[in-house]
Amino acid sequence: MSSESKSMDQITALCKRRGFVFQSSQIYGGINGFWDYGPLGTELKRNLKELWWNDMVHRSLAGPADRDVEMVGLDSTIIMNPSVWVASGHVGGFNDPMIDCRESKNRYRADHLGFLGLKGDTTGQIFAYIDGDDDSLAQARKKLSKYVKRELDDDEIDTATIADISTEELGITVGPHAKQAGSLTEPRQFNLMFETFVGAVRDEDARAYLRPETAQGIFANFHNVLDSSRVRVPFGIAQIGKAFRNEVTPRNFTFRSREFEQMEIEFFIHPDEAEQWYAYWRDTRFEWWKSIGLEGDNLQLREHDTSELAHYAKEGAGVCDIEYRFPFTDPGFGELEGVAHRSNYDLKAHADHCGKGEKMRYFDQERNEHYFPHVIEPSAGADRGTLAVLCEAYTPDDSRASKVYMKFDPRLAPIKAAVFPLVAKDGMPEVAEKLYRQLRRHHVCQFDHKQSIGKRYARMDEAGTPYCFTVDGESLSDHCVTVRERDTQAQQRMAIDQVPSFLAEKMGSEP
RNA sequence: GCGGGUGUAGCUCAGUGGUAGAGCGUCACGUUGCCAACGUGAAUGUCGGGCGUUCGAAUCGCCUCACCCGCUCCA
Repeated sequence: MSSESKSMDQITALCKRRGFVFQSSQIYGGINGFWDYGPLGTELKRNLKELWWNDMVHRSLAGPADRDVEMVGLDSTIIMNPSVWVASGHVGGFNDPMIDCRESKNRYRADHLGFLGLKGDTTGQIFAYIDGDDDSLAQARKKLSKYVKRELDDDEIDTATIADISTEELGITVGPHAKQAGSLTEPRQFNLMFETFVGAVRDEDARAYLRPETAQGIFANFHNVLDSSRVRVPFGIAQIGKAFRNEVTPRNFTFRSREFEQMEIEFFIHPDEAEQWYAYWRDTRFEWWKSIGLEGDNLQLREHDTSELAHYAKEGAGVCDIEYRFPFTDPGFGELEGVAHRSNYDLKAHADHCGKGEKMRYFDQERNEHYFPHVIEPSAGADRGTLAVLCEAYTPDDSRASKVYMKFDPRLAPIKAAVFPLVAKDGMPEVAEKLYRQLRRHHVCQFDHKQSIGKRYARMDEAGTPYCFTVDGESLSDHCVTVRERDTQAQQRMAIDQVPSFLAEKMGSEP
């Protein structure tokens, strides 16, 4: 089904009603950019992350040239030595306060603005100009002269920088491209990193950051892993963990959240093999998303143009996004995962900043060569993946009681099976509960004997439970139950003792 | 950040200055023999929040928060 016929409002409502996703701190009015997972959503997201971990780290992946892909895991901290973020380029380059002009819609770096005013006058207008731009300065002087209605000598004019300008003064300031006073906003920090302070004393030395990506924890631990795990290039380090970005505009449900979870791999390679491994990971990751049920037109692979490449990937083998057509992006797409050749930018940056330099190079025994390995980075969003799965699974169906069902891949389904007595009497509950207890040892299951059978099926449809087993009056004598399949609503009778192996097979696991 | 819209029960919504409502869902009991059946009953509200106007505010004003849409932004 195309996403046009699915409404995000309806999906959001179901997420709340059935306990997939709640707004964070909802009883206090919520908080912009933060979302919680309820009981079903938690299971769903865990299943997604576990599939990723199993498929990428635990199970053997056949790499290029029929070599098994070597992969190990890592769990690094959210708060790291702030130097990490200096080295990575996250501090510094993106830390400049910006001022917007509401009138002219221009945006200025605050430290690039100069301010002119009549000496001694604290109530008149102030005129801003762009520092170093003579035209802009001349214009500001002209505007000031016009305002005081006479020509001014240099020593009658006060000049100031943003540091000297108070909020009140900004309120009477005319922007460089504006006519009216008061159109400039307060200087705003555009650094997307969350800050915190480590230790009880809140001084500048204690400043630290919540990581904006899990990747740097991997780079910072590259040598630890190398020295402790007998891995050799090419190999990968995988990590799942929270990351934090102070997004300017959180939007679209959980899609752009300020706190989110990443599933990242940094795959370390010799530079000569970059193209081969880039292509490998691009295709492997694309196929993985397909394998969990995002097949069809709603999933696409998009190679980036060179113009949109990040600073660390300008001259690499390539960057691509794996994108999903969400109802709120339709007909466009939203990014689920980026696969990037990050060159050796990060390893080199950390080697430089920690002071060890060339000594941090990797020694390749086979090639008898010292070098900084390049990386291919498949970086996926766990929350975005979960959201895509929710959107894809959402299937309106007027013919059934619930009017909608969640068509999850059985491996992702929060509840794998439900067991019902057809009627809560005549020994049926006892038989059903016994089966339930047996299935529960290996699968997340539910037992429900309340209300009508139709209502119970309907509830399981909305939870996306793929199979329901119903014990009826005959079950006591023929030792069979009816299995009801979520997607087709088809029913089939089978022996009770066949149920565990049936379910195990459907879940793709050993019984 | 800018502009527009919305906010009342778990969900969908009615309620334009005078007692806080409906449908669905939830729960209990009875009934029920395969798809939200039926009957009876029950619980559930900071009317997003604060301040104000008023004898009286879900309703009017101001501020604020959240969500949605369009711009902007997204290393």
